Amino acid sequence: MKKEVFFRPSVTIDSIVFTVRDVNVDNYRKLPEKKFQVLLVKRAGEPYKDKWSLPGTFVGEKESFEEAVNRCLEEKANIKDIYLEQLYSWGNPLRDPRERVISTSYMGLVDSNNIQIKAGKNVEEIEWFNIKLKTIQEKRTDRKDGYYKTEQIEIILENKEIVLKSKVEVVKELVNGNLIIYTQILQSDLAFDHAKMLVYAIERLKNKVEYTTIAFHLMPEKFTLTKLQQVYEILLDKPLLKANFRRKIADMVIETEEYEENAGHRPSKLYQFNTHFQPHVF
Amino acid sequence: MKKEVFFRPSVTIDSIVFTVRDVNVDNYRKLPEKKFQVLLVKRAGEPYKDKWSLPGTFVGEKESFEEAVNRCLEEKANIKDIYLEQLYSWGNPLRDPRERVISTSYMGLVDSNNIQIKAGKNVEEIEWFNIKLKTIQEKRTDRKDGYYKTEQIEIILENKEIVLKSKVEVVKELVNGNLIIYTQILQSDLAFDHAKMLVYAIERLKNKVEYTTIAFHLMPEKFTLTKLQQVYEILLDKPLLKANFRRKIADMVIETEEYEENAGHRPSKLYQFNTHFQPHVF
DNA sequence: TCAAAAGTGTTGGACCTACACCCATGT
DNA sequence: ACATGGGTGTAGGTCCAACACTTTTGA
Repeated sequence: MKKEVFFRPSVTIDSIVFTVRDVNVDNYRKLPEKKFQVLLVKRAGEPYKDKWSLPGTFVGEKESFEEAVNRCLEEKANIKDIYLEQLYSWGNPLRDPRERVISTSYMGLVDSNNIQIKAGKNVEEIEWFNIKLKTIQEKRTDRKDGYYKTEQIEIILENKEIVLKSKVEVVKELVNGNLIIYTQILQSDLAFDHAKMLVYAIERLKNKVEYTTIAFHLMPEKFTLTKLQQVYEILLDKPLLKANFRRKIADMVIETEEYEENAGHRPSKLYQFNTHFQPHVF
Repeated sequence: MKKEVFFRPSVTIDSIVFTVRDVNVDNYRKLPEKKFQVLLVKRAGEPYKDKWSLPGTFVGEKESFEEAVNRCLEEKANIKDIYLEQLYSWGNPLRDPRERVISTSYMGLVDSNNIQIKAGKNVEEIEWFNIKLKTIQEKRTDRKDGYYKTEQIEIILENKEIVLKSKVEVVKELVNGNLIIYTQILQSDLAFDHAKMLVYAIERLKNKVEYTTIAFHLMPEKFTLTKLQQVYEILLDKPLLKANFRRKIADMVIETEEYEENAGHRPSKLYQFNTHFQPHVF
């Protein structure tokens, strides 16, 4: 580390904010349908002007990453005080068309229904988009003491008539005992390499739901067990049996004395997160 | 994103390379003792001249993070082609005494005994240090709908007569449903914030051993099940029962026709990693 | 009355824990 | 012969999936 002049890139953060929200209710008896959504902004400036992208910003000179993410979300979306977790730093030299920019992505989770987003600084529009992920191709080639595996994933993001499609290829390679993973964007309606970031974040979230208590960050303070189950179901992408689910999460929640009323059926007890439950963090 | 002049920090990578290595054998019958170790270099230049630190380097202008880590390890330590995984990016504005430097840390894992390290560029010395972690204090304060938890961790790194001690405090805070984690160095014999990076890496590795196949990256191509068990035991920091361990990892390995000989006891079969086993990745 | 969801109980099987025991080797 | 590790079997308990069933509400 001599007193040389080293290369200095620009540094940004990008935030991938997820939520699970109620959509239309067709029947006074039925529970509202839930959708897994991500927050996108329509870019007001170059590059990628008028493209939808993850909310991001340059990191200020005296600002930590966390401060930059919080500022970004407040300035651009009017969101404050949400759960945030650093995910990954993207350092590919060619990821920004202008010049080299490295970006650290953060995942944010917000409680379903009481947040009001508002387009802010450098933002033309801001919206929640429904997320659909599909594996459209999987190939595996075995080699001597290893393998080469590719998986093509299609991401469809929808908000009313707006449909954004992206296709990403994840390559996992085992070369003399060492696993190498890299991702490639085949096609994307999103700005920059945001399709990659999104796929990474979704995989991580889905994965962590299984062995941590991260899903509670998507819930309001008090919630019914059925709503919690719906959140798990939408993230794990499979139906769960009620009795079994309740036994599984029994230690993670505490019942309150309150009930949810005015549904067309038996009122359900409201629960809270049990802060004494010892969760995994990673 | 206007055409403004944005702040540009220097960017580095730091590598935390772990291994589990055999140390002295006292008895021709007994298996060698294993030690969990990390690779450190003694800095040749300022700042922190003559301090031990994690091997790191500035990221070149046309270089990805992975390329920088590989170059760093080859230049400084003569290590090539090892398993690497990005862990975390450290962006605290004050983490480098000279000027703002952000650093992305990578964890590296190498097979126990057939690697030969060699001090290289900007390195005075290079050594494997035994790792001992101890939780020396744990406090929890409950608050309305949340808590405040601190954990003090002592890290002792040893190589012959050299003993490096560090003390780190991890704070976990639950504030209106959102978990915030931050770490603070109370005292450290290591350069920069490397004590933090090390604690983070150790926790992540220990955690991943439980639900992924990451430990196999610490093994040679062919190994005995007892040696694999020893690696698990040292990382999980608890003894395991042989019969149960073997049933647990049965699907992850394939037996070969080879045997380990010349021990003072019954020869053990050599196994390989089963590349068809579907592991978790995160 | 009844559709919808709330909430609980049961049963068989899979898996995990702890322990016991026998086998093969080099000196 | 024997210390040492290699290797396997089993009994008991826990956990989990699948299913069945009862309860409570608002219109």
